[in-house]
Amino acid sequence: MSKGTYYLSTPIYYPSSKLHIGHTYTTVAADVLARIKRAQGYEVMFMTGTDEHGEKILNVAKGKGLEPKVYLDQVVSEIKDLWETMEISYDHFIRTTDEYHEKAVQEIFQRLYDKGDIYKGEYEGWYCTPCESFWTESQLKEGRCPDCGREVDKTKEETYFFRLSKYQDRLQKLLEETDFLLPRSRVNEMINNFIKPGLEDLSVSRTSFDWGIKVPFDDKHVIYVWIDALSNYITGLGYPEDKGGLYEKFWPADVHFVGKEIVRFHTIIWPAILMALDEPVPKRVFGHGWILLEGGKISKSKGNVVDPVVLIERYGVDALKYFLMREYTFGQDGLFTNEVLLNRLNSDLANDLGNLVSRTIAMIKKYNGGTIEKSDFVTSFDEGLKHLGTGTKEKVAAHIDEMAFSHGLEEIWKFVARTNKYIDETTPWIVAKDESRKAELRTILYNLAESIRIISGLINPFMPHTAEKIFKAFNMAEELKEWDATTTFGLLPDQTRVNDLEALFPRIDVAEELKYLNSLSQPQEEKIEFKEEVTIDDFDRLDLRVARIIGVEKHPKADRLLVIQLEVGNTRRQVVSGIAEHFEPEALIGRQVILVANLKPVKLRGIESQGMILAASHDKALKLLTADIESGTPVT
RNA sequence: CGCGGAGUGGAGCAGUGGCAGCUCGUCGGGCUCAUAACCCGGAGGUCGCAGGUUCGAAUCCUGCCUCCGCAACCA
Repeated sequence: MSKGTYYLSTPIYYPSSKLHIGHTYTTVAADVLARIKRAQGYEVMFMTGTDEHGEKILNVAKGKGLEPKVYLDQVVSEIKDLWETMEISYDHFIRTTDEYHEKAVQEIFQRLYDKGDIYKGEYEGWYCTPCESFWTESQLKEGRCPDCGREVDKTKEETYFFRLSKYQDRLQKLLEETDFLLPRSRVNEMINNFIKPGLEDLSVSRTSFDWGIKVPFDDKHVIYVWIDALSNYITGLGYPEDKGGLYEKFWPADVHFVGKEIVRFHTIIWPAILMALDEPVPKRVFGHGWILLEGGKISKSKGNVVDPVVLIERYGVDALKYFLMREYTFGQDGLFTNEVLLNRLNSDLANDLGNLVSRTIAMIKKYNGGTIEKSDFVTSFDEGLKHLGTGTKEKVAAHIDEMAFSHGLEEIWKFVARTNKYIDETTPWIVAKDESRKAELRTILYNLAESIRIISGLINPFMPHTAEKIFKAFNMAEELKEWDATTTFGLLPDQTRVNDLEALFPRIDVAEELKYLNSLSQPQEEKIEFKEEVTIDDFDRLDLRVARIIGVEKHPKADRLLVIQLEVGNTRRQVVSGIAEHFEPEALIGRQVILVANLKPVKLRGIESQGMILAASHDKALKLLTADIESGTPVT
């Protein structure tokens, strides 16, 4: 009895580096939703995949000395392994290098071209040679370079454009008048930043690299990421070839999950492409927040403690999933620290849930020979317990429909706490001492077992692995495991045998564990990959000189730049350097640094830079290379 | 005046017009079935600041302060 269909997706990830906890976050959320929708009787299509074209992939592969496809196959298989470990129940994994996708993208491009929504044009603009800057017509100031005020030259590059501007009004309506984009707070950002200033037609092809899908009628060009990647959501359903099949069934998508950094592409470019194709737009795009590490957003150099694989190895898949879904408000940013993680796991999983299951099973064995028995006795606490338990499913479902995963789990944990409390209220250890209260004892133990059965059904979409362990411990028949079975109290049959169960979530010694985790993140060294070999002649082309800093001021138009005056022997140089975050201007005066003296001068935010100062940086630290010797001395 | 987000008890957060809430921590008590866990109670907040709207504001409006992210930029 299908309630209809439900199509949801994660973004397709760009495999230029390892996946981190942020990717895991999106994917776990999508998985939870998929599982709940399936449990509710929907026919679900859950899609994820990888975005495999573009210059960066090409470079990364080259850097490793691999053909792009070889590199990609390797990374994709790692990603699939991770999803398998995490029991991510995707229905389809799309790769943009899949043949059917490439063909479909070409077909889409062709259709848009035939329709006139893609046209060949020139990336036309104005080039200021001294500034090495490219300006559009509208950026010019009185026909001159807005930075230096000099003459500019007209320049062109051939490209194909998509008529994004044509859909401006429809997009604005879509964003402002519907719940297409959630959370609502992100709508302003889109309207103010992109719609209001006016949409410009979008360049959708490139001639500067060739790792991509060729424009079908012009093989000098490859199709750029917009059309290639975004269209995965429909090509994965067989569009346009097999429009009558999965596409007909599942499109438009019920929700695309995306991180906030790619909201723009999904709520402006993607719907416009669909409008141009005369296809419906997705029902909803949800832009979730980021998990931030102490001191900023996720970065590779922060160490591998936030490598999901490490966390899974130590605490288990379900613990990680629970943490991600419980700790953070899905629409907003949240802070990750090891301590937050460990405390959450201990208090909710080990203390509340794990211990509840463990003490219940222990009592059933100790007081009733390992068997659950029904009895007619009713304690005065039963009603409250049953009422809360059987009402929880609806509350959870309502929160999940709002993508409030955290609140959903919170509801379940209210019932976990209620069940723990029931033990204190009914004091089975006292009742057990009195042979005449046998019926009462049976009722208490039965109700505890039954409450745990309901809990296991409710956590199943979030933590399938843990749910399964509990199912087994209570020898539950299939129909007792179902989502809908959580609204009925009293389904466990009389005389059910209970099996031993090892601790679901062993309590973690936080202090010890923190020490361990911190030790992991310290010596984390990335494998050094050296650049291509050069000859002594190549090196000789650089003119490195010792230079003395004689004046420093902040760049008036850029936060991170300093304008530095140097004395090189008896000449003077001005260099603009991106070190403003590391030094106070006064502190630099008098220092002797190494200057690349024959670097072609460029303008940076309007100020000429005649060279480059050498520095080494690691994480947040940055040190200048210095030499305590006469200024002007060549470095060899 | 580039754009956006945030500021709520010691910490982390929820809460968009109606008695200020959750988790952790802390203090006190209970219990001993259990993974030193569970249960009860207490302390702790001028909800960034100032003004306004309203019978009523953490919530709406205006201004300001602080922090963060994006963009720009990093030769």
